[in-house]
Amino acid sequence: MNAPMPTILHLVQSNTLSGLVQSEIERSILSGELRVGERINESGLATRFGTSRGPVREALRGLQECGLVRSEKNRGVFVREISITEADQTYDVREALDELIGRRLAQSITVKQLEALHALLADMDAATAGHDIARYHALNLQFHDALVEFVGNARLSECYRRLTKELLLFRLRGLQDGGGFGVSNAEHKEIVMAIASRDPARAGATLRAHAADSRARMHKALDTGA
Amino acid sequence: MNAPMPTILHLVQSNTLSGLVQSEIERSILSGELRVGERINESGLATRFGTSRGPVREALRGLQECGLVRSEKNRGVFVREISITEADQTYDVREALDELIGRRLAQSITVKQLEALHALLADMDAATAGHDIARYHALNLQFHDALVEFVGNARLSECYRRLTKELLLFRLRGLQDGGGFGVSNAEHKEIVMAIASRDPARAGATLRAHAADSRARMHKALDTGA
DNA sequence: CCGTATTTGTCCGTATGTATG
DNA sequence: ACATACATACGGACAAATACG
Repeated sequence: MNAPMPTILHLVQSNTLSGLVQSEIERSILSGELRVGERINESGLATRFGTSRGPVREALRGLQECGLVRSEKNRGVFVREISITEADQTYDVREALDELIGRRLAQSITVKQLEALHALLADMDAATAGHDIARYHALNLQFHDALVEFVGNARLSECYRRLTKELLLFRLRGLQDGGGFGVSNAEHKEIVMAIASRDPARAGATLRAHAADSRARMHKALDTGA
Repeated sequence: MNAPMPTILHLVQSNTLSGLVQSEIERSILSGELRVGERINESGLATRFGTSRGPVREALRGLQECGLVRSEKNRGVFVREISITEADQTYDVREALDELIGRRLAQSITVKQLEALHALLADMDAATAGHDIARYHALNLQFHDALVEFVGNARLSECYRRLTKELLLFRLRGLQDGGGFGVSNAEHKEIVMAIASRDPARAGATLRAHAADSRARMHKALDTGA
């Protein structure tokens, strides 16, 4: 389990030092290593990475624009804490984008892409059977990432990933997982079927419904758990 | 009437030096002062702003994440040039978000907000009558910015503004304005009416159609102009 | 309330890589 | 192809602001 891990979402463009630092800090945040609300120490990270503070500062500025950290003048940068209201708003946007994703995929999906999706479904089934919740979680992210990627719209991917990261950050805040574990796996199959039917309206509605259900699960978990 | 000035979209978070520098560079880009594709000279900007290169570098990193510039290792950062394909993809997302905006506004719009929109419509009429294309352009941005702001969804506003900036950048590339000048003013009135009717489906469809028309105007301008 | 320590904000110097004659 | 000039990438140091005792 040393592994480079299911490095959740690594697409931080560059081979420059500050780019690498940004990837690493992002990973630290999304993995929960840096707790939400916690202040981030520039010097600490710099020494930890063996660099000077310059690249760290640039990386943090990037993450700020990315929405993963917030910054207070002369006080430092903090891991951003997403409120329930903000998560709700994020879901609002995500539903709209998910519908778009579904509509587009129904028009453009290839057999090869469908095979990839089916493979992911099988993996998720296996994870569910084995009660490997961590793996299911990673696969769930991969599944939705694949969907948006298959659309072939870079702008859409960018927006969607940003929202995904924010929701991931929100889940770290509390203890509940809006994923719903095995529950959402059935929905995933419906999604793939709807896309395979090549009916844009149906695929769009199915994906939107999945996002809505995910939101509902979040609320339910909040009511019961918190 | 006196107007808050042409400062197109200033919401660049901070009072820190690098924040100010970022705002200024962004303004320079969006105003066309820095031409698309042009390489940005760090030292040049630093001396121009009377700062060192540190804040400039941080600002550029922020603008990179923001999508306004791209960076090549050991070569520098360049003002990003949006291709027609990318603009098209951006419109795809924008249409989806515009529909969301319309649906939400139909549910939540207040009389005070409607008054503000009507005031903007009047201003745009005046600009059209006076053939003040620059002012119409600014008001057009204000109008759509007001719409998304009235939804009260920060995440949505953020995504939408990002797309708007990209499309603005695209228009700077060529010479055509996808705004359509007076043509789109009639559509703006339809939008406000649809929202005032408090029918989510109608408002959503109207706003989506407006975005689609804007995209169509862009293509038409490209076919004839370029 | 004041002094000290830590951290951030900024600046400058050096090395490395790229473009040009 | 080589050498020169220039810009970026990074590291280190100083000053200001904040937090703590």
